[in-house]
Amino acid sequence: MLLYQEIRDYLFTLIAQDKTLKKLPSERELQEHFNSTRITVREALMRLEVEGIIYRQNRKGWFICPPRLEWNPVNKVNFYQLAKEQSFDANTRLVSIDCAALVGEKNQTITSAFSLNNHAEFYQICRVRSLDHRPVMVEEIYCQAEHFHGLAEKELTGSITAIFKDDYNVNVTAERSSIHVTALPESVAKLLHLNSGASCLKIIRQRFSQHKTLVDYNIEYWVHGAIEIKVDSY
Amino acid sequence: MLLYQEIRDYLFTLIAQDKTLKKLPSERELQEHFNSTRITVREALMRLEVEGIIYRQNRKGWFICPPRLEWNPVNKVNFYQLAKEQSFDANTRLVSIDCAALVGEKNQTITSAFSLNNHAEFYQICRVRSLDHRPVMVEEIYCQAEHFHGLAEKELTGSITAIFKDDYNVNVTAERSSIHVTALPESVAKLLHLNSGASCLKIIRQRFSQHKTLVDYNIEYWVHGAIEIKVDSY
DNA sequence: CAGTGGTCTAGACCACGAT
DNA sequence: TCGTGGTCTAGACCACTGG
Repeated sequence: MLLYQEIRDYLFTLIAQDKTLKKLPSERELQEHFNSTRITVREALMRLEVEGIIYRQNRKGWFICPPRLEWNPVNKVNFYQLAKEQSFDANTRLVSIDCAALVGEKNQTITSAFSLNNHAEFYQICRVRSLDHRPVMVEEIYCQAEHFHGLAEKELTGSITAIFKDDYNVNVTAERSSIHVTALPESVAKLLHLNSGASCLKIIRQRFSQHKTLVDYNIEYWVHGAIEIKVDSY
Repeated sequence: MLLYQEIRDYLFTLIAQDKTLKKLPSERELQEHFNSTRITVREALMRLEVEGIIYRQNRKGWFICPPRLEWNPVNKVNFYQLAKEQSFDANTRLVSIDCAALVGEKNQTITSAFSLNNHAEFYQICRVRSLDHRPVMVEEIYCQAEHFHGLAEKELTGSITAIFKDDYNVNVTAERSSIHVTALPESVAKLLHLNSGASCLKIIRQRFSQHKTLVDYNIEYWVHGAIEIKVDSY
């Protein structure tokens, strides 16, 4: 039996047995307990991290993942309602809203999704969403400035879809999502108080109006271990 | 700038610049190139692994991930058709088929999904699917033995859905999928020639017949970096 | 056989968090 | 200030792959 496997199994059992446990012993305590080194202890911890059982907060320690939020990308349910149904305390923090043209190679994808050139101005909204005071998702929203004058003055911690509908008469009627696994980029990790390089689900959503035009382009980074996707089809 | 970040960026550029590159330099070569240690080099490699850019084959080296298969869990398209549309060479290998009662705690979930007790017999099929000769998915299929007599004698490398329909007159009409990120279990990793602990997408699919009864229970492990999920909704 | 990654030891210094 | 994780060094032996 490999040593890091033994440590992993020990911690796994520890977590399974004590449902009230929130935080793991420190790396140095574990090192001593197993007469080993930090490298080996960390190997075990990183396995559990990939499994979505624990996560780390930068220099604070290793914590046990609470239950996941179940999310159906097909149902257009809003975040608060979904969280409430599953007994989570949901919260949204507006990080920034800017209005500018999109430059740079990365943004090229976005402007061309709107079939626009580099001069078009976009609102860029960045928000952090939390469940039970744990930040679990960072969202970047891009939409055309000319269609949403005054958006920056709205209350942007709730449903953007509702604002589009009520204040601008734009209905989101269709949506295309693309989902894959990747690592948290540095900037996103910082907002989540996590380490860059942690595994995450990146969801790109393009939402379309009743006129079939692209309303907004969203990039969501979900903390690995905080979400479970459910899809029904008939 | 952190050293492992530098190494990561160096490799990232290397991969971006040479699209024909299949395999990375060895860990010891990189260690020498950067005047560093294997631990640090491996830190960089593991970041790229989490990002889904490279993967490793047990003791063979680090390889660059080919393009991902785009998959829509809502469309009931079969694997070969999907692969062909995206110019992949698809293949399925039957690993095992058994017929037995399901015992053990892990299997409890499965029997109860069928609303059956521990004595009910199930066919258990295990298959490995490859794209362009790279194993990318392990699939475990469970279905009630009494409904599919003689299943073990069928050709099981193609579409199971087609066999259900053509040979047993059972049509899959609805499906419920649950998707989350986790680590490859040891047994699955071995079948994929990968290391246990690598990040993967675990997809659990429950498929229902025209009579609303559960036809089969599938567990799929997709190699991280081999799949991208696309969902449309209206 | 030589070369690869897999695992492990025994340290070190640093930045940041909690107090 | 002290404890935490974050990063890094400089080795070691082993199991397995490939020629």
